[in-house]
Amino acid sequence: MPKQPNIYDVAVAAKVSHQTVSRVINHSPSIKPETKSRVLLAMETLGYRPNLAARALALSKTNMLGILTSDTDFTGPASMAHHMESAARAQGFFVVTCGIDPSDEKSVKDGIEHLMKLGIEGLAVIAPQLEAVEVIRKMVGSVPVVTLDSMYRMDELAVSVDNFSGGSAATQHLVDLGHRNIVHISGPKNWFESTARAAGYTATMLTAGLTPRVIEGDWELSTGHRIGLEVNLESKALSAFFIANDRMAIGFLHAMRQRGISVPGQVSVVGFDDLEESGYCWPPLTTLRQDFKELGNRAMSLLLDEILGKPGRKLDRLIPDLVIRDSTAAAAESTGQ
Amino acid sequence: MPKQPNIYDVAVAAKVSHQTVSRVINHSPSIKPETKSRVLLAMETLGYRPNLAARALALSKTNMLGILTSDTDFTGPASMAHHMESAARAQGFFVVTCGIDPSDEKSVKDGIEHLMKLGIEGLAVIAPQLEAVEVIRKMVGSVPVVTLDSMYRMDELAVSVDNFSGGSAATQHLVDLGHRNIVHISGPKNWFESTARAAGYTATMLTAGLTPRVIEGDWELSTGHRIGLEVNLESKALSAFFIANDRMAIGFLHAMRQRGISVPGQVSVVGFDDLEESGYCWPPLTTLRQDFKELGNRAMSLLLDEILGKPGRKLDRLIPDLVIRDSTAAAAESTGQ
DNA sequence: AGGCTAAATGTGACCGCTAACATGAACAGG
DNA sequence: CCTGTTCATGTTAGCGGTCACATTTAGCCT
Repeated sequence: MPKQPNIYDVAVAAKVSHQTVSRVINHSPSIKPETKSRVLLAMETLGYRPNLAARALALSKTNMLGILTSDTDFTGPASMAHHMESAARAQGFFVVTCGIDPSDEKSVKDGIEHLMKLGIEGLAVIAPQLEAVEVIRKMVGSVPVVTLDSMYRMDELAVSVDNFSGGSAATQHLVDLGHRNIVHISGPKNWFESTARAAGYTATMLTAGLTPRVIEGDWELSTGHRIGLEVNLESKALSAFFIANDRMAIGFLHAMRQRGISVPGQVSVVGFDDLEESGYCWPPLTTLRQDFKELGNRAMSLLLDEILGKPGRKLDRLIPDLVIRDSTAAAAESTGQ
Repeated sequence: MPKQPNIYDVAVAAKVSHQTVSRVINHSPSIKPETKSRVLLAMETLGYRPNLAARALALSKTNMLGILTSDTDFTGPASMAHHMESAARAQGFFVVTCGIDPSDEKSVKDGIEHLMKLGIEGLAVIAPQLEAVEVIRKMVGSVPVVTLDSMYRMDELAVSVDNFSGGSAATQHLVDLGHRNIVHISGPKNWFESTARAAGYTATMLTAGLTPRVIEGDWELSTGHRIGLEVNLESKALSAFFIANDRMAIGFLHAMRQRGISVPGQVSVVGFDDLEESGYCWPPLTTLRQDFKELGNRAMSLLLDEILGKPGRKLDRLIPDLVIRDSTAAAAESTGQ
């Protein structure tokens, strides 16, 4: 295969110096239109493509961004990553993704090391566990890092969903419907989203003079299902569940159907995320919508502003919307209908 | 910020020449252990990190791979991309993803151009539309391309699910249960997966002496739902649907519930994909499982073999598994129960 | 026409790394 | 003790761009 042409080849073909070619590439203003078109023609005929490695070397600027994403196929992270990539590309940046297992410190470190070798100029982290974030911030040196829906600190770039207010809204909705015994099925304790949602739940329960009760889950569909099968619904007029994500909620609803318990007749259920499926399950799930696209876009915008030295805010917070569907209804008086 | 150290800095610190440092980096055999550890120490204390742009320039080898993925947040593509990335990283390659809208030729071209500028050494395409693939193969020159579950040709790298046999198995399952009027709700015509599944369906229907009938869908949940609401179930003892993906099937099941039509009592439904939710919808969906992880791994393995010059096969095909759940049952005699 | 300024283009060095070749030290055999 | 090998290391050039600066050309005024 014949080697790729470089600026010198183009220069010869266009009868100009290599620097002139470089000027054309970089849209330098002081170049005669006539020369410019001659160079452009030469580039076209030779099939010239600038070598980004060479440019990166000369400028010490790689135009690369990294996305560190947790090791799952959940739609949330995938969607955020996807939209971040689009936003970055629009600004001429390349996005290198790197999947990690956030519970394994070695995996996290290897992932970062991998990205740092590349010379990334910014990093987005979609790994919403408390531990991982600290490790990451230490390793990247002066590379800006934006976290998505994760650690929440005033001094760092972060876009997050206001999980506290989401948890609170979910709970308040159930309280408003007259429910008294509301149980929260949470995510794992070491996820920031999880603790914030639980905190919103707890605060709202206490404010309403109710007793919070939390069952720890792990985001998994199968776990929601299992808890749904096991939970004791006889003892004390248990009438509502706020479940920390839709996947567990979908599993939970399935368990209710299997047990012949009517939702929302006997039990009301609120989820969190608003997956597409949530509107089509049985019954359609009341939930809190997270706008992953918006989250991804804002995160990338924060990161790019930081890289390009624009001032701007460092924190951004999205409020999830309560989407009321059929899985919640007013509580029956004292005992179930 | 102090500039990143380079090999010369390390060389000075270790009192060797820069080339010796380079040799240590590249694990050259002829280096005295004593010298090597001295260099290693110097690198450690200076916090040296090799500059990949410089290496790429010197070697004309970027170690970059591209993934072109269609513009959706479906779990299939996300999962495949994710597993391809892991496999590539294990071999020291970097993966740059690029989301495109495969129905928009400009978007496809821009995406490829973006990746080609980087100097990718291989490309994986997860954009299962007929048109896109041809455009892509033309643009990449001699860069190897692997397609996932897409165009299927004997002369190119490709991993695909045997959609024909999947469509056939789904249909045969319904035929075996005694259904006579089986309708297929397909994906869009310009997707290869779509036409292959439909072909499997049609062939099996004809073999069984039945009349195929296809309604064209578009993969969307909402479309499955809409078709489910609109479809005429009275006229001719319509008793079974083979739906080209689980998302549409989930929407369809929802419509059946809303219309009070019992599944599988009156109508049997088979999907395709085996999403996690499919096992937890109502009723749990009979479907064909696609192993996205395996698909991603095999695709990357094919691509890397090609890049690294190993011989090996060029085509790989996975057979989807029929997963029988509760949404299918034997047909009632003549008219519905 | 001469002289001055601005616009357009050319020249050389350098970014950090590796390949190819050159050199030096250590050691063997005669 | 000298030469021929081998091993370990050093030296130089070049990958394909960009920058800083040098040079040429063009435009304008007097």
